[in-house]
Amino acid sequence: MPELPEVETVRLGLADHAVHRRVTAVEVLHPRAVRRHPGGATDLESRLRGKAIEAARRRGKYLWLDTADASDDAALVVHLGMSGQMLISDAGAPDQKHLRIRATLDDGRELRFVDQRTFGGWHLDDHVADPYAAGGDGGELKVPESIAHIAPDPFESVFNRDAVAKRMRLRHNEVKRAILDQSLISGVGNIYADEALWRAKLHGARLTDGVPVKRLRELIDAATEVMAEALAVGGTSFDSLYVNVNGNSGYFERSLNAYGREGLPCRRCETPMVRESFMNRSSFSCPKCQRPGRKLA
DNA sequence: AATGGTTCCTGGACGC
DNA sequence: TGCGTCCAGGAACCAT
Repeated sequence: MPELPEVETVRLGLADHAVHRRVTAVEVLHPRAVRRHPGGATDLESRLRGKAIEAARRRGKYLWLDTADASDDAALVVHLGMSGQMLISDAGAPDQKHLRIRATLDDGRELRFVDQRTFGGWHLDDHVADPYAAGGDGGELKVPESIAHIAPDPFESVFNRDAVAKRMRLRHNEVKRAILDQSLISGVGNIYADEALWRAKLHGARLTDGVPVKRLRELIDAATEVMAEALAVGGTSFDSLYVNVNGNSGYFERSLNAYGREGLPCRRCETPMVRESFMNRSSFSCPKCQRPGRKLA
Protein backbone atom coordinates (compact mmCIF):
# COMPACT_ATOMS: atom_id res chain seq x y z
CA MET A 1 0.00 0.00 0.00
CA PRO A 2 1.75 3.10 -1.13
CA GLU A 3 1.92 5.74 1.57
CA LEU A 4 4.21 8.77 1.61
CA PRO A 5 7.57 6.94 1.61
CA GLU A 6 6.60 4.74 -1.31
CA VAL A 7 5.22 7.65 -3.28
CA GLU A 8 8.42 9.60 -2.68
CA THR A 9 10.43 6.69 -4.04
CA VAL A 10 8.27 6.80 -7.15
CA ARG A 11 8.80 10.55 -7.42
CA LEU A 12 12.57 10.12 -7.29
CA GLY A 13 12.37 7.54 -10.05
CA LEU A 14 10.26 9.85 -12.17
CA ALA A 15 12.70 12.70 -11.60
CA ASP A 16 15.43 10.47 -13.01
CA HIS A 17 13.60 8.92 -15.93
CA ALA A 18 10.62 11.04 -16.93
CA VAL A 19 11.57 14.66 -16.21
CA HIS A 20 13.03 16.46 -19.25
CA ARG A 21 11.29 13.98 -21.54
CA ARG A 22 8.43 14.85 -23.86
CA VAL A 23 5.29 12.77 -24.16
CA THR A 24 4.81 11.67 -27.76
CA ALA A 25 1.73 9.46 -27.42
CA VAL A 26 -0.80 8.45 -24.80
CA GLU A 27 -2.99 5.38 -24.76
CA VAL A 28 -5.59 4.78 -22.06
CA LEU A 29 -6.34 1.08 -21.81
CA HIS A 30 -8.81 1.26 -18.95
CA PRO A 31 -11.13 4.29 -18.66
CA ARG A 32 -11.34 3.98 -14.89
CA ALA A 33 -7.67 4.86 -14.59
CA VAL A 34 -8.55 8.37 -15.72
CA ARG A 35 -10.31 9.81 -12.71
CA ARG A 36 -11.50 13.28 -11.92
CA HIS A 37 -10.60 14.41 -15.40
CA PRO A 38 -13.23 16.47 -17.17
CA GLY A 39 -13.46 15.12 -20.67
CA GLY A 40 -12.32 11.68 -19.65
CA ALA A 41 -9.82 9.39 -21.29
CA THR A 42 -9.98 10.84 -24.79
CA ASP A 43 -9.32 14.36 -23.58
CA LEU A 44 -6.43 13.27 -21.39
CA GLU A 45 -4.87 11.42 -24.31
CA SER A 46 -5.01 14.42 -26.59
CA ARG A 47 -4.00 17.06 -24.06
CA LEU A 48 -1.09 15.15 -22.58
CA ARG A 49 0.37 14.29 -25.97
CA GLY A 50 3.20 16.61 -26.89
CA LYS A 51 3.77 18.00 -23.42
CA ALA A 52 7.23 18.36 -21.92
CA ILE A 53 7.66 17.01 -18.40
CA GLU A 54 9.44 19.63 -16.35
CA ALA A 55 9.36 18.45 -12.76
CA ALA A 56 8.15 15.65 -10.50
CA ARG A 57 6.48 16.84 -7.31
CA ARG A 58 4.68 15.37 -4.37
CA ARG A 59 2.49 16.34 -1.44
CA GLY A 60 1.52 13.54 0.90
CA LYS A 61 0.40 10.62 -1.22
CA TYR A 62 -0.29 12.75 -4.27
CA LEU A 63 2.24 12.95 -7.05
CA TRP A 64 2.24 15.32 -10.00
CA LEU A 65 4.31 16.12 -13.02
CA ASP A 66 4.57 19.74 -14.07
CA THR A 67 4.17 19.82 -17.82
CA ALA A 68 4.17 22.45 -20.50
CA ASP A 69 3.47 22.97 -24.16
CA ALA A 70 2.31 25.81 -26.37
CA SER A 71 -1.25 25.74 -25.11
CA ASP A 72 -1.06 25.20 -21.36
CA ASP A 73 1.08 24.15 -18.43
CA ALA A 74 -1.16 21.65 -16.71
CA ALA A 75 -0.09 19.26 -13.98
CA LEU A 76 -0.44 15.55 -14.53
CA VAL A 77 -1.77 14.47 -11.16
CA VAL A 78 -1.22 10.87 -10.14
CA HIS A 79 -2.61 8.96 -7.21
CA LEU A 80 -1.48 5.37 -6.77
CA GLY A 81 -4.48 4.35 -4.70
CA MET A 82 -4.05 0.88 -3.30
CA SER A 83 -2.00 -0.83 -5.92
CA GLY A 84 -0.83 1.69 -8.49
CA GLN A 85 2.64 1.59 -10.00
CA MET A 86 4.49 3.98 -12.28
CA LEU A 87 6.89 1.99 -14.40
CA ILE A 88 9.44 2.93 -17.02
CA SER A 89 9.44 0.22 -19.66
CA ASP A 90 11.38 -0.25 -22.86
CA ALA A 91 9.31 0.06 -25.99
CA GLY A 92 8.02 -3.33 -27.00
CA ALA A 93 8.25 -4.79 -23.51
CA PRO A 94 5.23 -7.02 -22.92
CA ASP A 95 2.23 -5.25 -21.42
CA GLN A 96 1.89 -5.78 -17.70
CA LYS A 97 -1.22 -7.67 -16.70
CA HIS A 98 -2.96 -4.63 -15.24
CA LEU A 99 -1.57 -1.98 -17.55
CA ARG A 100 -4.01 0.95 -17.55
CA ILE A 101 -2.24 3.84 -19.28
CA ARG A 102 0.77 4.01 -21.57
CA ALA A 103 2.58 7.28 -22.21
CA THR A 104 5.32 7.03 -24.79
CA LEU A 105 8.31 9.29 -24.17
CA ASP A 106 10.67 10.90 -26.64
CA ASP A 107 13.52 8.60 -25.69
CA GLY A 108 11.48 5.65 -26.93
CA ARG A 109 10.67 4.34 -23.52
CA GLU A 110 7.23 4.27 -21.98
CA LEU A 111 5.83 5.57 -18.74
CA ARG A 112 3.26 3.00 -17.73
CA PHE A 113 0.54 3.14 -15.13
CA VAL A 114 -0.21 -0.33 -13.82
CA ASP A 115 -2.91 -0.80 -11.22
CA GLN A 116 -4.55 -4.02 -10.20
CA ARG A 117 -7.35 -2.70 -8.03
CA THR A 118 -8.03 0.46 -10.03
CA PHE A 119 -8.29 2.79 -7.05
CA GLY A 120 -5.59 4.99 -8.49
CA GLY A 121 -5.59 7.19 -11.54
CA TRP A 122 -4.32 10.16 -13.54
CA HIS A 123 -5.85 13.50 -14.39
CA LEU A 124 -4.72 16.80 -15.84
CA ASP A 125 -5.28 19.92 -13.81
CA ASP A 126 -4.40 23.60 -13.66
CA HIS A 127 -2.07 25.00 -11.03
CA VAL A 128 -3.13 27.35 -8.25
CA ALA A 129 -1.09 29.11 -5.61
CA ASP A 130 -0.39 26.82 -2.69
CA PRO A 131 -2.90 27.83 0.02
CA TYR A 132 -0.45 26.60 2.66
CA ALA A 133 2.54 28.57 1.42
CA ALA A 134 4.12 30.80 4.05
CA GLY A 135 3.24 34.45 3.77
CA GLY A 136 -0.11 33.73 2.22
CA ASP A 137 0.38 36.08 -0.73
CA GLY A 138 0.30 33.31 -3.27
CA GLY A 139 3.97 32.80 -3.23
CA GLU A 140 6.45 30.55 -4.85
CA LEU A 141 4.84 27.18 -4.68
CA LYS A 142 1.98 26.10 -6.90
CA VAL A 143 -0.13 23.01 -6.53
CA PRO A 144 -2.75 21.38 -8.75
CA GLU A 145 -6.15 22.89 -8.06
CA SER A 146 -7.75 19.53 -7.29
CA ILE A 147 -5.40 18.88 -4.39
CA ALA A 148 -5.45 22.32 -2.84
CA HIS A 149 -7.35 20.80 0.10
CA ILE A 150 -4.52 18.38 0.87
CA ALA A 151 -2.45 19.56 3.82
CA PRO A 152 1.35 19.65 3.74
CA ASP A 153 3.16 16.50 4.81
CA PRO A 154 5.74 16.45 7.62
CA PHE A 155 8.68 16.66 5.22
CA GLU A 156 7.67 19.98 3.72
CA SER A 157 9.16 23.22 4.98
CA VAL A 158 5.68 24.70 5.32
CA PHE A 159 4.62 21.91 7.67
CA ASN A 160 3.99 23.22 11.15
CA ARG A 161 3.86 20.44 13.70
CA ASP A 162 2.68 22.52 16.62
CA ALA A 163 -0.10 24.10 14.59
CA VAL A 164 -1.27 20.70 13.37
CA ALA A 165 -1.31 19.36 16.92
CA LYS A 166 -3.40 22.31 18.04
CA ARG A 167 -5.85 21.88 15.18
CA MET A 168 -6.07 18.21 15.97
CA ARG A 169 -6.81 18.96 19.62
CA LEU A 170 -9.80 21.08 18.59
CA ARG A 171 -11.47 18.24 16.79
CA HIS A 172 -14.12 16.00 18.20
CA ASN A 173 -13.12 12.73 16.68
CA GLU A 174 -10.80 9.78 17.14
CA VAL A 175 -7.05 10.19 17.08
CA LYS A 176 -6.59 7.63 14.33
CA ARG A 177 -9.18 9.30 12.15
CA ALA A 178 -7.34 12.58 12.65
CA ILE A 179 -3.88 11.28 11.78
CA LEU A 180 -5.37 9.74 8.63
CA ASP A 181 -7.13 12.96 7.63
CA GLN A 182 -5.23 14.24 4.61
CA SER A 183 -6.64 17.74 5.05
CA LEU A 184 -4.96 17.94 8.46
CA ILE A 185 -1.67 16.15 7.83
CA SER A 186 -0.98 14.27 4.62
CA GLY A 187 0.96 11.15 3.74
CA VAL A 188 -0.13 8.83 6.53
CA GLY A 189 -2.12 5.71 5.66
CA ASN A 190 -3.49 2.86 7.70
CA ILE A 191 -0.18 1.05 8.18
CA TYR A 192 1.94 3.98 9.30
CA ALA A 193 -0.94 5.27 11.40
CA ASP A 194 -0.86 2.07 13.46
CA GLU A 195 2.91 2.26 13.70
CA ALA A 196 2.80 5.87 14.88
CA LEU A 197 0.09 5.15 17.44
CA TRP A 198 2.12 2.24 18.80
CA ARG A 199 5.24 4.39 19.12
CA ALA A 200 3.32 7.19 20.78
CA LYS A 201 1.54 4.69 23.06
CA LEU A 202 -1.86 6.00 22.05
CA HIS A 203 -4.99 4.07 21.22
CA GLY A 204 -6.53 5.17 17.95
CA ALA A 205 -10.02 5.37 19.40
CA ARG A 206 -9.02 8.01 21.95
CA LEU A 207 -10.77 11.27 21.22
CA THR A 208 -8.51 14.11 20.17
CA ASP A 209 -10.06 16.58 22.60
CA GLY A 210 -9.28 14.17 25.43
CA VAL A 211 -5.57 13.93 24.63
CA PRO A 212 -3.06 16.57 25.71
CA VAL A 213 -1.52 18.57 22.87
CA LYS A 214 1.86 17.32 24.01
CA ARG A 215 0.83 13.74 23.29
CA LEU A 216 -0.55 14.78 19.89
CA ARG A 217 2.79 16.37 19.08
CA GLU A 218 4.43 13.09 20.04
CA LEU A 219 2.08 11.24 17.72
CA ILE A 220 2.93 13.52 14.80
CA ASP A 221 6.63 13.11 15.57
CA ALA A 222 6.20 9.34 15.68
CA ALA A 223 4.48 9.33 12.29
CA THR A 224 7.27 11.48 10.90
CA GLU A 225 9.95 9.15 12.28
CA VAL A 226 8.30 6.00 10.95
CA MET A 227 7.96 7.51 7.50
CA ALA A 228 11.53 8.84 7.57
CA GLU A 229 12.84 5.37 8.36
CA ALA A 230 10.80 3.85 5.56
CA LEU A 231 12.06 6.54 3.20
CA ALA A 232 15.65 5.69 4.06
CA VAL A 233 15.06 2.04 3.18
CA GLY A 234 12.72 2.53 0.23
CA GLY A 235 15.00 4.93 -1.54
CA THR A 236 17.69 2.33 -1.98
CA SER A 237 15.89 -0.95 -2.51
CA PHE A 238 14.67 -0.62 -6.09
CA ASP A 239 16.11 -1.27 -9.45
CA SER A 240 16.77 2.20 -10.76
CA LEU A 241 15.24 1.30 -14.10
CA TYR A 242 11.89 0.97 -12.49
CA VAL A 243 10.11 3.95 -11.16
CA ASN A 244 8.53 1.20 -9.27
CA VAL A 245 7.07 0.59 -6.03
CA ASN A 246 4.28 -1.42 -4.76
CA GLY A 247 4.72 -1.13 -1.06
CA ASN A 248 7.11 -4.00 -0.65
CA SER A 249 10.10 -1.89 0.15
CA GLY A 250 11.48 -4.53 2.47
CA TYR A 251 10.64 -2.17 5.25
CA PHE A 252 7.38 -3.89 5.89
CA GLU A 253 8.71 -7.35 6.52
CA ARG A 254 11.38 -6.30 8.95
CA SER A 255 10.30 -3.20 10.75
CA LEU A 256 6.63 -3.16 11.53
CA ASN A 257 5.86 -3.07 15.23
CA ALA A 258 2.09 -2.99 15.08
CA TYR A 259 0.49 -3.51 11.70
CA GLY A 260 -0.39 -7.14 11.01
CA ARG A 261 0.92 -8.40 14.35
CA GLU A 262 -2.31 -9.77 15.82
CA GLY A 263 -1.51 -12.34 18.50
CA LEU A 264 2.23 -11.67 18.35
CA PRO A 265 4.01 -10.26 21.40
CA CYS A 266 4.31 -6.50 21.69
CA ARG A 267 7.92 -5.56 21.03
CA ARG A 268 7.91 -3.41 24.18
CA CYS A 269 6.03 -5.43 26.76
CA GLU A 270 5.40 -8.90 25.30
CA THR A 271 1.62 -8.59 25.67
CA PRO A 272 -0.14 -10.20 22.70
CA MET A 273 -1.18 -7.58 20.17
CA VAL A 274 -4.84 -7.26 19.31
CA ARG A 275 -6.71 -6.46 16.14
CA GLU A 276 -9.81 -4.31 16.11
CA SER A 277 -12.09 -3.02 13.41
CA PHE A 278 -12.04 0.73 13.16
CA MET A 279 -13.40 2.92 10.40
CA ASN A 280 -14.04 -0.32 8.50
CA ARG A 281 -10.31 -0.99 8.60
CA SER A 282 -8.09 -3.22 10.64
CA SER A 283 -6.21 -1.63 13.49
CA PHE A 284 -3.46 -3.31 15.44
CA SER A 285 -2.38 -2.23 18.89
CA CYS A 286 -0.97 -3.37 22.19
CA PRO A 287 -3.74 -3.60 24.81
CA LYS A 288 -1.28 -2.76 27.59
CA CYS A 289 0.83 0.01 26.06
CA GLN A 290 -2.05 1.65 24.24
CA ARG A 291 -4.97 2.04 26.59
CA PRO A 292 -8.18 3.15 24.97
CA GLY A 293 -9.24 4.98 28.12
CA ARG A 294 -12.79 5.70 29.09
CA LYS A 295 -13.68 7.70 26.04
CA LEU A 296 -14.30 5.06 23.44
CA ALA A 297 -15.90 6.23 20.28
C1' DA B 1 -20.28 23.05 9.21
C1' DA B 2 -18.17 19.17 10.64
C1' DT B 3 -18.26 14.48 11.14
C1' DG B 4 -19.23 9.60 10.00
C1' DG B 5 -20.65 6.04 6.78
C1' DT B 6 -20.64 4.13 2.01
C1' DT B 7 -18.62 3.04 -2.17
C1' DC B 8 -15.52 1.99 -5.87
C1' DC B 9 -12.30 -2.75 -7.37
C1' DT B 10 -9.64 -7.22 -7.94
C1' DG B 11 -7.26 -11.23 -6.56
C1' DG B 12 -5.26 -13.73 -2.76
C1' DA B 13 -6.45 -16.28 1.41
C1' DC B 14 -9.46 -19.14 3.43
C1' DG B 15 -13.27 -22.67 4.52
C1' DC B 16 -15.92 -26.50 3.29
C1' DT C 1 -9.64 -29.61 -6.35
C1' DG C 2 -12.88 -26.14 -6.82
C1' DC C 3 -15.97 -23.02 -5.71
C1' DG C 4 -17.84 -19.35 -2.94
C1' DT C 5 -16.99 -15.75 0.55
C1' DC C 6 -14.35 -12.41 2.85
C1' DC C 7 -10.94 -8.98 3.09
C1' DA C 8 -7.54 -5.31 1.92
C1' DG C 9 -7.45 0.00 1.54
C1' DG C 10 -7.58 5.86 -0.21
C1' DA C 11 -10.47 9.29 -0.56
C1' DA C 12 -14.44 11.22 -3.06
C1' DC C 13 -18.92 11.43 -2.14
C1' DC C 14 -23.13 11.61 0.38
C1' DA C 15 -25.93 11.65 4.53
C1' DT C 16 -26.84 13.55 8.93
